[in-house]
Amino acid sequence: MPSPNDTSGRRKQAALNDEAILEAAREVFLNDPRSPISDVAKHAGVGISALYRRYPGKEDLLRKLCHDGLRRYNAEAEAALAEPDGWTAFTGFLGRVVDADVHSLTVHLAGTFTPTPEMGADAARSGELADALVARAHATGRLRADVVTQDIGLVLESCAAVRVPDRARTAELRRRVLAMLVDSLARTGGSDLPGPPPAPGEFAWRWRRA
Amino acid sequence: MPSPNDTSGRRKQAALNDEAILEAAREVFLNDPRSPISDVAKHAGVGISALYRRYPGKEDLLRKLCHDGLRRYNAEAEAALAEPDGWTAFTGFLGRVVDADVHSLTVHLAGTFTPTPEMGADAARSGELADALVARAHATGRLRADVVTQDIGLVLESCAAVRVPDRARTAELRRRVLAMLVDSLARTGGSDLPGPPPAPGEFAWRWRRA
DNA sequence: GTAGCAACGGAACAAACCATTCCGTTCCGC
DNA sequence: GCGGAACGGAATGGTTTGTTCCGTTGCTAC
Repeated sequence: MPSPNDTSGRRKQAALNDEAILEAAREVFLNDPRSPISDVAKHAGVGISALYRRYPGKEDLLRKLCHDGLRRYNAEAEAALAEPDGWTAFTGFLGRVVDADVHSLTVHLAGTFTPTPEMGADAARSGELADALVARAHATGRLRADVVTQDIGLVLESCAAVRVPDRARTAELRRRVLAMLVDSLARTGGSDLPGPPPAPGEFAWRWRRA
Repeated sequence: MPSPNDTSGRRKQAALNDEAILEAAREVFLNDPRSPISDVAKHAGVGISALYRRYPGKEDLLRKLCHDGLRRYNAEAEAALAEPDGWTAFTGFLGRVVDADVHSLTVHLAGTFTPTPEMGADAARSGELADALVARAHATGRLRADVVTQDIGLVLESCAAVRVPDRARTAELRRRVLAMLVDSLARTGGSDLPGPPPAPGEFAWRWRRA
């Protein structure tokens, strides 16, 4: 009589599938949120019913993916705020978020489902955390004066746009772009950045249902 | 007996529609290349038949849009090469290409149609022109040493990723990102950019038929 | 050892979507 | 005025895709 927390056999297999499905869903839906759900199943190497056993419908899967991304973002931000140096916290945060492709998860998928109130709360918290991160970076004096919190969105968006078929290579190229951007954010002496800076809520339109 | 080059009446209206349709197609397909063709008609304020009178099918419209973008890119590059100063040529080129949203046109649409041989030739020419632009920028000594031609693709991709509902505002925000990136490209003293630089042809996969 | 059921694969179904065609209408050009 | 270029938009037919259904498998519990 194996325990409920099996480490092999049928239960174990099911647990593996849980992860395989989420992994496949990330892969497929980040590439194109409008992909058929059958592609996810194929990618995960399971049948369609394995998917429907876990999620009531496509939208629920999308929503979970996105919400997970949002939570990850907040977790990274909180971890970064624990860092003593404000500049390291700021740049480290950006790097980890870019590596985890969290921005695609939250932004690319937005609008493909109706959000829950809880997601709204988490999104609001994201804003606060980002504000804190930027404020602390400014306090170190190493962050360009005319950079605002919303510039983070601009930076992450730019990095997430880089994409090649190979995942590891994508990460490398994104790091290259991020390095350029951070390099520029660190210039405290140069000329001002052009245009009105991005305003709070200026990217919120994405969350409107498609 | 009005001349063939009418400036009013039916002919004129048709000519206006020509432009309205192209304009609408850019707007709609850049937002999502998989949009139904009826959306383009709606955006242009014409019926569907006005579209099919001009293009044999959806793919032809997509192809024209993309090819026009490619030609515009080459035209801008050639114009820039006429500029005496290599650095101004380089940065001016980037700015104009970003403003015209040419990168989305060529890259975002790639893979939605089967390319013509002529497009292949134009694409090859793009590569040569970009090489020349980068070489001249390097010659001025103002371009960071470890920047390669393909970094242009990275930069344009990053800028094109920025998007808000309002077109003029989108342009402003893209300019802001471009300013950051160019700012970094101009740093001749700092630390090296990470990772192997993008290789020639590394972005060619996009052109594979979807 | 074996009955029972959790988990599954994938065919089947119905609804939605969409490129393209078709036809009746309008009104400019001659 | 008449012929036809240009058009609006409904109709069509094929494809795509979310979801359901059913038969099978092989652990699990006793």
